Amino acid sequence: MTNQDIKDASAELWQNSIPHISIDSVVFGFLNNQLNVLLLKIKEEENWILPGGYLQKNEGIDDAAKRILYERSGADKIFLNHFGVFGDLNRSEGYFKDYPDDLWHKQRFITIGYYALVDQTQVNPIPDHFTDCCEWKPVHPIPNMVMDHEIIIKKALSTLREHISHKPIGYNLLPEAFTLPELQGLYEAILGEKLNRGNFYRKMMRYDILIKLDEQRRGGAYKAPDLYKFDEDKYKKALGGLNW
Amino acid sequence: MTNQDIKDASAELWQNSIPHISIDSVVFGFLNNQLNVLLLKIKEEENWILPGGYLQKNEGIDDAAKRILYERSGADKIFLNHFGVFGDLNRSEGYFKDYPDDLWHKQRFITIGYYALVDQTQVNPIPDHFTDCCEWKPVHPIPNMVMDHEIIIKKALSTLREHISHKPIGYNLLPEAFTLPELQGLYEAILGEKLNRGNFYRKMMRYDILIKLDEQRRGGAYKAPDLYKFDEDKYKKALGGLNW
DNA sequence: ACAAAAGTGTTAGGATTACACCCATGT
DNA sequence: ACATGGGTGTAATCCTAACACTTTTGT
Repeated sequence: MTNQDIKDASAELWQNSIPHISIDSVVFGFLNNQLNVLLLKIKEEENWILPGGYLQKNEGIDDAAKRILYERSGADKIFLNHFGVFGDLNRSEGYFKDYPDDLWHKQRFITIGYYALVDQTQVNPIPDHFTDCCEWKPVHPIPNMVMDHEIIIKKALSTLREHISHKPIGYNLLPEAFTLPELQGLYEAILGEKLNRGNFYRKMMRYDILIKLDEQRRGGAYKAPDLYKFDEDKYKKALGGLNW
Repeated sequence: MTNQDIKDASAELWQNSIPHISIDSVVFGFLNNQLNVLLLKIKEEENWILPGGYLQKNEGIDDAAKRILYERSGADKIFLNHFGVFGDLNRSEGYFKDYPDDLWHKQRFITIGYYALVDQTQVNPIPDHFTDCCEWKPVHPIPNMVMDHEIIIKKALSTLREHISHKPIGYNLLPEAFTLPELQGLYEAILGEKLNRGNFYRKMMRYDILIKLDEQRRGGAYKAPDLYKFDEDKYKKALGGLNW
């Protein structure tokens, strides 16, 4: 990334985006029984940063959040929910300090936080030419983050935990077909505690949002677990007001 | 409000405030066993509007919400919580359409929603020279509102209901001293349903946040009810992460 | 054979709900 | 006296947690 690159980007952003507002997403994925977050690393910067972007002049904020995530991950079937706004003074100070004052990135930003749940197996992180890398990192422990991004992740996680305890979850976080032990592992990863298998089984059955498929997951050791998918209609109904 | 007035205000706002961002507050008050919202009416406009304002360049968003509310109501001991962001396109279109395009108010705004709980007996609504009147209106039914302000109120109320069901409430909404039937009336007004008196009594005692005073509320018919105040420390602890 | 998966039974505890009773007390 | 407020008792219900037992089934 050259000095000129960033100045070009700045000019384009002033042209098309709404100033002072940014959108940052905490994107949760789930793989190998572990809860992960999608993080970026800016070139020449040692700390991690949340994937984010700006609101275009002709765009609603939910749409912007979706677009940004799509650009970054290729995922378009996304559960996205707003969970907070972060607008303290000086939250973005210090970065770009060597650049001219009219640089887009040097503005004061109020950032709108979304958390997203995606099927990690379907997502290919896409770095752009400002970012060194774009990676799934485990949620525990949270790596060193830029600015207030660690606080943002924590708030996102606590919001997610609240949702999970009285709404179903899993759609968009799991592949189309999944097993009950996998779903339980997801709950355990989010809540950070072991759950009782029998009780979990009954809880899911009571939700009445699962459809058992005719196949099993072959190839593992021991007994092949049954595969399920979500009943979209019932799932949506159970979700109530939340987006998805 | 003359044409010149609004142009002057516009110039001053461009100078001191961050563009495109507004803050709207849904201010709940409680009086005569009824839940009310503080609403404004703009001159020459027939629908009601939420009290709101703009974020100054040197100000955090929570601070701005507090300042705006203080300017409008004189209240400074306020329970304030963020509950959402409203950033659809065209949400503020149509107003000020006869004014020049560089008018502050004609921008596209993303509004940050706060809900507030105040002691209505301590608040004197303060209209400014843009507003005809500033009044407490009952929450049911919500009067005709400008733009998406009805949606904002509904979201605020549902957030408040969620909070009330697992956090204590009442401080900032009731006078310093209050009776249990008054507190119960507040809960009933927010939740929109009658509660059982005996169970409510025990629930409050279990919270362990009330201090019984030595006086009673005199002057009513029949038996004088006991007066209570909140135990600030225990109340704060029970609130957990919420502001107040 | 083994270990995981599936399905079910049971029990204890906690919280909530609904009623009901008794006493106290201003007007 | 009377209607409200204060305080308590209790039974029914629901949900959750904890544990245990059985059966099924790929490797």
